[in-house]
Amino acid sequence: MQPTLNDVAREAGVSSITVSRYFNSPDSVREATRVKVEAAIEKVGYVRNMIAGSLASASSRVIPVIVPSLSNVVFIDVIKGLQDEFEAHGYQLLLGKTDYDLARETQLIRTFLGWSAAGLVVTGLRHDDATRQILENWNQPIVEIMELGEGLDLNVGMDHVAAGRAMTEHLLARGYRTIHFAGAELDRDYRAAMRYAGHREALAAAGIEDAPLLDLPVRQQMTSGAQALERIKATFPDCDAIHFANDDMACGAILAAARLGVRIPDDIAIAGFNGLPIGEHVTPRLTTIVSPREQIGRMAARKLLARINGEPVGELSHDLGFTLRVGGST
Amino acid sequence: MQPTLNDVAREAGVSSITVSRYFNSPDSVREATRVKVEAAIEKVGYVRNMIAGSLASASSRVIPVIVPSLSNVVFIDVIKGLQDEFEAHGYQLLLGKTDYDLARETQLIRTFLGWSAAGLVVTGLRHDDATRQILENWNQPIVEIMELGEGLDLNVGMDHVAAGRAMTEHLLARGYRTIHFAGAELDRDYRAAMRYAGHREALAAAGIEDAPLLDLPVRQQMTSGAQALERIKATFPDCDAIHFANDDMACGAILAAARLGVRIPDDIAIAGFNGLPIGEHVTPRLTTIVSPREQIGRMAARKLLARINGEPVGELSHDLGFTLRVGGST
DNA sequence: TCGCTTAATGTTAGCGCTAACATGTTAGCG
DNA sequence: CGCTAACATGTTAGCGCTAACATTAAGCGA
Repeated sequence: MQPTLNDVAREAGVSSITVSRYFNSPDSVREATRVKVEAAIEKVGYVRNMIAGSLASASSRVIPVIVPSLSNVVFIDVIKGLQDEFEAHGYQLLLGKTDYDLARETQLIRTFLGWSAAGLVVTGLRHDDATRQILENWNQPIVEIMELGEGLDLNVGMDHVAAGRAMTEHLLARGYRTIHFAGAELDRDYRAAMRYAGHREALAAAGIEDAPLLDLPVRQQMTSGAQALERIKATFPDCDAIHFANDDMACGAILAAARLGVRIPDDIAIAGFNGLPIGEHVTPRLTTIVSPREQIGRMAARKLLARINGEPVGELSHDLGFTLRVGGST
Repeated sequence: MQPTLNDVAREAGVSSITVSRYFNSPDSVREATRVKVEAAIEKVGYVRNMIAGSLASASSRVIPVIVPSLSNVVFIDVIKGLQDEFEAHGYQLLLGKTDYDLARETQLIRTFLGWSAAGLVVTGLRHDDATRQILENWNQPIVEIMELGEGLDLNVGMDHVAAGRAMTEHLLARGYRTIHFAGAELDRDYRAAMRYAGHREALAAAGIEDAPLLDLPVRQQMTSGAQALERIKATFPDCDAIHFANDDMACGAILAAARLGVRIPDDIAIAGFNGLPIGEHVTPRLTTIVSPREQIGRMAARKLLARINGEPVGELSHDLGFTLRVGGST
């Protein structure tokens, strides 16, 4: 049996609430008492029972994080940012994955609320009615991450429409005119679809109404990219640029180009999205939009913790922006 | 205030323990009762309080997973495997990261034990004395993952020495004789150091006593790989193969080779480790060892869950092996 | 030294659930 | 129809901690 607060208290010759205070508000115990308590903790080998504490205080230092996928580097970086901040402040990250299924999201949230979570991080602004209803009645802070807009509570992300527009404006400025957009399962990856919307806006603003889209079934992203290049080259010989939904696909295309004898950017320009390291290592270097992934995680965690601690959080919606990184591929 | 079991019980006209049984051993409540309880749950909008349940039963459906890093794809794949299995069985994954610091590991484990965890997944077989002592006195199942050997309890992984040996044997079989090993911070990444040990064994078996090592400080893995190639090419012109500690470095080198005018494998052969997708997209394709990352996670979870449920787990130590994937780079 | 304020510690009750035991209820049999 | 076994449900107590209030000790100026 693990020793309890009472065991420590007996050993230290104080009451259990004093030991509890030693942990929860150390400033409220006298130096002499602190020393006694510390010695007792050491002696009996006490480990805090977080479960009991959470039950009594009706709040646990647990923060569920709900992401759609773990196969995607994007979310890994976000989780890293979140984890770093949470760990530094004594909070635990509880990981949930929806596989892009909104019903699954509802189910996960239900379960997580049963953990008396101190807050919640959830991906995206699109939710079930059920989820929305649960969360609206929940009075702990929530951060919706990745994109921007009218949300449930706090919101940290970037503007995907603007990112898509920025890239296409860049391509137009370089003189490309027949620009295809290539993605993988855009109905699922609706943030990529938002970038495609921005892409269309930029084309329309330049008087180009036709915005051809190649939406492939996702298998392995780099493979899809290679396939997209091949298919577009074969079917649309006058296409002069491909705006990919992400760097994996774009790099897959660049690497395939060498094998296919396609010159980049002379025969066709390639653009990506995310700013992954690999983009800097392919030849030519990939033109991409650097998304602030880890930063989103970090900022989301900070805002959430601030709200939990009753500190000011500033703007409810926080735009972390993006950077266009121009390589040789466009 | 959230509704409790009592609210459901009152609504259904049964006692609270019956509702508890509805959740924990559904087979022990009558069909008619089940229907009443379900209706009541729906009506009051009940959400289980896992905290209270865990306190009362002295065990929570939480499994802490301790990894050294989240920057490394390897662990992401492992986490994915674990997460999938846990989620399917109603267990929650609590994520901890040590940054390769054994003292941090001890601290994390201490905290996690306070969660009355049902089990524990921890990376590697090397631990603090403090960690070892805590875990030896803990009577819940533990899985140590990634490598093989004499462990605390269960163990799922692969033989890194054998993997290093296998790759170098392949290189020797191809006729390469002056083979350098290149890694990044091998003291920290001691599993890579084990592969280097296997590499040395293979060389020694072939009568080659000299096993040159380039151990770079880690920055970005692909960059380190490129740098390693450049440095070895400049300093050791007779080196005919580089055995890299991982695929990121190896691919960094392959991609840099094109820029540096180094022909692979004619001027120099390149080998990696992990079997990441990118290795299949570079030209020439990377020769590498495919590590069973997601499988390790999956199997670790299965064994742990089996042990938790009192089912047979089979062998304590489970070797998931590896595959040599030969590409054009060697 | 006294009386007062503030700091430090203690007492009591209860968070929401489940283990363990107790009781009631049903089905099956002679 | 009564008896028993097996099943279904209920009662009680308590998991280990903390909130809220109660009490005691310490500090300090006059």
